[in-house]
Amino acid sequence: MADKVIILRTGNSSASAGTGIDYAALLNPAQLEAVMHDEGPALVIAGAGSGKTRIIVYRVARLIEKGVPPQAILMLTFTRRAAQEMLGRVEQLVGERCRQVAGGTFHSFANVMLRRYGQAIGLSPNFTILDRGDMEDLINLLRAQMGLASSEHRFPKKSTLAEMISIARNKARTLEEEIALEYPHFIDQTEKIVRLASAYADYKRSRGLLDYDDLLYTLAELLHNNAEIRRRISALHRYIMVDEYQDTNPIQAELISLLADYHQNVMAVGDDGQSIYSFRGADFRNILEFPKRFPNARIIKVEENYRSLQGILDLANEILAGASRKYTKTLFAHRVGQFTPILVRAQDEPMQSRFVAQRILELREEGVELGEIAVLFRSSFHSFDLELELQRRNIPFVKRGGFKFIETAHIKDALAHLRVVANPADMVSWMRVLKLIPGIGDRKAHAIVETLSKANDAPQELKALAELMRSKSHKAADGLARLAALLSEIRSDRARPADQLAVVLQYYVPLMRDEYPDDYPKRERDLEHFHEIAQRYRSLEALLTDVALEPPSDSVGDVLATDSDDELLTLSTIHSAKGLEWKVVFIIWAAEGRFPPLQSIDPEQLEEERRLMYVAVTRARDELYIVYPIRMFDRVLGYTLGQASRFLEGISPQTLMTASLEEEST
DNA sequence: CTTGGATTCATTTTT
DNA sequence: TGAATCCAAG
Repeated sequence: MADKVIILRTGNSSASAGTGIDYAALLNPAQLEAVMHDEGPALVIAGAGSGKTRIIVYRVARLIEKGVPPQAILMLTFTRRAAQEMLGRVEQLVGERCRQVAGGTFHSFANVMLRRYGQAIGLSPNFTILDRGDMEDLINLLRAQMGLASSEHRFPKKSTLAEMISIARNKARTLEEEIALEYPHFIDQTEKIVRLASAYADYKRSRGLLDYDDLLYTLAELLHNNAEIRRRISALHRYIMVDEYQDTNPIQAELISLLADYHQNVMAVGDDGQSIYSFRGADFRNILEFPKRFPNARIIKVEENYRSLQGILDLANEILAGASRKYTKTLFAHRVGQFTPILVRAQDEPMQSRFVAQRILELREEGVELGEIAVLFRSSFHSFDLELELQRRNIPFVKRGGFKFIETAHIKDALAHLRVVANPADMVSWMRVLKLIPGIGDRKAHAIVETLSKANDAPQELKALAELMRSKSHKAADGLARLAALLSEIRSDRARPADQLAVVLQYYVPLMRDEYPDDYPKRERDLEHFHEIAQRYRSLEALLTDVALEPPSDSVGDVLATDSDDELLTLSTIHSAKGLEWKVVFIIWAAEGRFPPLQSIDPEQLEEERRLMYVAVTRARDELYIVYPIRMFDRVLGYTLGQASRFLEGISPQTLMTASLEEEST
């Protein structure tokens, strides 16, 4: 506590302005202690379903009641959806005042802060965010430029390169260490990879581009080097709450320290049993480090479970009991009622899908709404077969996690046109746009981008180039002229992004039909859907930022008649189901080789897989069905006999009933 | 130089 | 199964 911060308190701190919530009556003692915690650091260790959200919601409500201005509270959560859900519940308690609570993911918060204060370290407020695909494309481009061409024997491909570079930063390692540790087979390429990585870093810096990791690192750098800004941000957000703390990585932990530097008011909420993001650099040991970073931290443990019936918790406890690292928590249920989870063995995948679909229809007959049901799986492709089955039976669903439709080639193509308008220095998007024109390949596109980077009026320059080509009767001349016309039209257009996109689509859709003669109708629907999304935005920058940071996840397969979320079944990866709950949960593909996947071999990874199963199981409130097929298709081995996931082996029959499906004859 | 066909290859989870 | 890369024809 070096400097003192003078804080202007608005509102009356003694009178409770709200309706007067009777916290003691609504919360158990451990929860109450957490909610009533005032100043100073606190760590809340809360088991699954023990009311983590509840604690955060009530604490926010209480702080606001106490007179803390809502904008002084900062909620860092894992997804924006989680933040919105929490704020929705706070709103029910204290009304609309809570709308001004700051919050979001680390990345989106960093984005806002950097646009506001980044100039102090020479960052333009118009920086562009690179998503993973952009990162890979740029790396590829630089690799070609540097002559580290693909003829190189065993040089890693772009996705691997991106992975190495990103993970190294997320785990706060050097690239050399990362290669030696995780990619020993590329160790003799280390020097080239490092050179490429630094070229990548230089390129981003010179063009005002930030990838996901840069958002966090640059904010840390800003806070670290600039005490004045650090003080301002810290004074603005005097109460910080971090959800899912077990999944923060070292750089995020560092950010929290910096943000809390002047007031130390951090409440971290987490559960070491639910750490499932180590592949992103998270380490559950972070949670143990918390008291070291904040020496006077108060530690509060919450174990009582409000979500699930005891039968479901018994299974969760048994799964975790099999872990090599023992957890001290044992969940016990607050609710009364009995249900024993069922392990269902299906003959093959179609049967698994039929069982799930059929049971869902039965549940609906029993009065369970679709919105109260979820199907969870380890990897997003596991649900493909089920998606077809659901479509056949007209069961509407949303799919969370996995491939975003924003990442499909046609959406990225359309997007690239908008991006070159927003940021003419965006070389990757230029390449993409140019190569769509028939007659322009890698070489020509490069040459044009080179010329454009020296010009200050891109459409004008393109027009000139088109003229030049026409005189040589080059076949790309017409296409290039059309592009020039398009760009000058939407650039001058001060209209909303949706209108700009509409113009782009007029130009792009004919090109797309030629490129994808087989399935362009489906792609056109995607583009229309994207156009609808664009309607919500008033500025192009905001649209592009959200696309990178909060990509709309509705997948192509959605049966989207209505937009009302509550009548849709949820399909989700377990990772994306984090923090959510449903009345009835199905877990599919609970088979060896799928869950855990084949490639999780080392003990650390397997431990994480086990925690993942624990997370999946504890999403259920009332009913839980775990399904796996015994006939599995493997591309190498053909059909093989599948076994239930090892995490379900040896569970006593009282805890997990087993059943197998009979072939129905219809 | 561009493009299309042939061949190979590896195959999680996310901001 | 599909995407990435290689190769040869136009």
